[in-house]
Amino acid sequence: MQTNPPPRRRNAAATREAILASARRAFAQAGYDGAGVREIAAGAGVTAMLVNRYFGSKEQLFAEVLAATAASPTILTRENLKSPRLGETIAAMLVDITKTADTPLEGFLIMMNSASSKRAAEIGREQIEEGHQKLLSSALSGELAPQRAALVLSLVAGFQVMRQMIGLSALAEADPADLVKILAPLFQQLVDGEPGSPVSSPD
Amino acid sequence: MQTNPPPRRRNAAATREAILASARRAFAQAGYDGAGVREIAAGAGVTAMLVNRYFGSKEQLFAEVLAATAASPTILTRENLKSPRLGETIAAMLVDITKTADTPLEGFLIMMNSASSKRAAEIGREQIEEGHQKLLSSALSGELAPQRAALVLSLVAGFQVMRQMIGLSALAEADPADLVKILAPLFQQLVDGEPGSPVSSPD
DNA sequence: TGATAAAGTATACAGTTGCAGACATAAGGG
DNA sequence: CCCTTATGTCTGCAACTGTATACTTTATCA
Repeated sequence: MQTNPPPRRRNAAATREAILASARRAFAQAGYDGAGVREIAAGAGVTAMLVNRYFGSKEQLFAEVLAATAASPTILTRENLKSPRLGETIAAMLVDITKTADTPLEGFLIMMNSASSKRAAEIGREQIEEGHQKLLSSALSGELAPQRAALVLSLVAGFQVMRQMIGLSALAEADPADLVKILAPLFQQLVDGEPGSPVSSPD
Repeated sequence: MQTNPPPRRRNAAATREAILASARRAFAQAGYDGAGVREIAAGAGVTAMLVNRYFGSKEQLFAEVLAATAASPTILTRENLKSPRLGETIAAMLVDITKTADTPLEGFLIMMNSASSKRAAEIGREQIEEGHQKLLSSALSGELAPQRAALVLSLVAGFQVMRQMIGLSALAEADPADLVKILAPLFQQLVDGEPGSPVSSPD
């Protein structure tokens, strides 16, 4: 590890991390298009050119941010996947964690805010498919595991959007326990694949 | 009211409508920030200045688009709300309608794409709360009706985002019938409030 | 203590964006 | 018929974007 007790001398690694952190913040708040390179740089206390110098381009920076975010522990840890009450676990973490600032769910926020950008959506899709989607669907059993896994992610994303971004009062001001009570069976149903009482009658 | 059934070369009202329609298309596809005034104008066959001339500014145009979209029929018509199988109805319309261009869900797409813009999110929240949220939650019975209604909207939004914007292959390339099969019981459970087989054991 | 490469900055450029002012065109009334 | 006015366009501007080139500053090592 480098020695950097003083505010900040010249330290490439630390600067890189600072830019990465600033970028994550900015992307989470404004999305890919909304966050400017100069703004990101300012947040890290450097000039815009250093961003390109370290990451090549804004696009590559975005990819690295997503990759780093995906690498950090999320709701879907291997440990959690083994839980027999996975639905409740997901629901509880989703509802609870959402409130904190530096959250594993920041990646979802970034994605939601950046989804309008075609290129950013493409990058994010690969990250999600290689990360969460793959991990989760492989942990599920049943015929439509990929689809069910994708719907788990959809519900997580939608909840985040409505509660965090839109700020729907019914969610934002609700009792977390109530939300968990509603969400848990939903997730559980997706995870199990068989709700016990199918609605439509297949072939 | 003026009498001008034939498509006159110069027709203010028709031009205004054309701009509005083009704007709705553009906003649904690229979001508030992503859609340019020139692009919107071109879609209506006019120049950019006419947009500002008729609507004052891009922001006012956006507000009008949202207002008009909210006024148009959505999934949650009063007729649908009476269905005993509301869950399946919602799922079917969500999965099916998504593909079409001029969809009642266009409003949701606009919201999701524009949610990164603070002002746009604020406008959208009011629209949702005054429109869908209110309508749906009043049609539901049970203790946590507003929350359950909000979660219906969340799932709709998340599905839209993941399938349309992110383009998650598990959803985008899935058999629509399969998606409906999974989604229907989810929505039904939210609508009913009681899944029949509760997962967690409350007090 | 210098030399040298790394770390960071300044300037600039080509491309947008939303929007304003001056100009052109066509419709309708006297 | 011309003249007024609504309807629409052309040009341009100031601010912004991402990023390439050239420059300056600092750390490190002989």
